[in-house]
Amino acid sequence: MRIKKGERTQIIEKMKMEELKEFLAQKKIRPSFYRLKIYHFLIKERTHPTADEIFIHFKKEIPSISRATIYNTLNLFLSKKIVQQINIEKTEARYDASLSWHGHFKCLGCGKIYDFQIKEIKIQGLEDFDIQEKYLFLEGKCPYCLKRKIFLKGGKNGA
Amino acid sequence: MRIKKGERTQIIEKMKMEELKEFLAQKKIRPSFYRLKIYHFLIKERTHPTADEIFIHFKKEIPSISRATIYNTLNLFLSKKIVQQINIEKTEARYDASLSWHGHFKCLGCGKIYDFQIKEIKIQGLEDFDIQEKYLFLEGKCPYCLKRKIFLKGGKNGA
DNA sequence: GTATCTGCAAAACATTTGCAATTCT
DNA sequence: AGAATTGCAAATGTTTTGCAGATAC
Repeated sequence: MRIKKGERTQIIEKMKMEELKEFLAQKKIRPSFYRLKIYHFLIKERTHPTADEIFIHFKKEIPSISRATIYNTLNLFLSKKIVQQINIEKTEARYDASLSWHGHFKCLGCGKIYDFQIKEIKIQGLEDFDIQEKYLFLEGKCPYCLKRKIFLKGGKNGA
Repeated sequence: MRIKKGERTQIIEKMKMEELKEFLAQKKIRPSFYRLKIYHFLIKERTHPTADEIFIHFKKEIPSISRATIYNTLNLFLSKKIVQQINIEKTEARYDASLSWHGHFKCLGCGKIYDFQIKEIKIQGLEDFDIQEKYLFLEGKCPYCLKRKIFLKGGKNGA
């Protein structure tokens, strides 16, 4: 299976569990029960969840699951470069299975993370630098919170 | 003292301690001993230090200083919007007294944070959003590390 | 003299690690 | 059996907090 970079996300979304298994194996990740579950969750729900949100999600279904497993799995995915870490919040990391070059917007009203397209970035001063990774994070209010006039008072995260 | 946004940084750099005192007072921050010290350090050394680096720096000079004071002071500065927090590393926050719109580049070889100018950013998909904050973080190798062929193996931070 | 500021130690929180138990091939 | 995966509890590292003592206006 050869996939062009831009299309990877959409293609993965259409995959069934069996296909995910193949995908992980191909990336030299043994497709264990939790790895499949967690990766599937990341590509299906595109909510950029935190490790703890993933833990809570599966805790209901599988009460024996441990946080260490979530972290181990996510770190494995990061090292194999099939997910990216989003450090838009200083408190906890979020995870995104979409690898394409895009930005993240955090709504300070509801806390939701939105993806957006980056058309162009012009910078100056790094002419002799080797740039390997790029992160663009924006914060503000999403249209729903603007309408509903939900404003965050003093806290750190929306909820 | 009225300062145009773009020039603020340069002007602050030329200030002497007495002027800093005025500046803090004007921002409704009582210019205590440590607040002056820490703010002066941030604008003089433009190294984007972590809270702990600031702590270590002053520990030599004033051994009685405590980490809580550093954090209290930095959080006060953040709430009064005279410094910005740089969350380019997931491990610990860095602090920058330059408030102008600019990006941060982290060298994966030596760990140094470089500022750079942002000329233009074109995005799509946030037409109805209210954007309040913008952060652009890049990672890679700085020219010195490229020359010296210092490469980071597995660790998280350069040193 | 009353507010604020500072230092200390403990707490809180996200994440990592060591190790034993389990699972997979 | 042997290797990899998982769960638990403890450890780690950063940041926050409660409170007592010091300092400033």
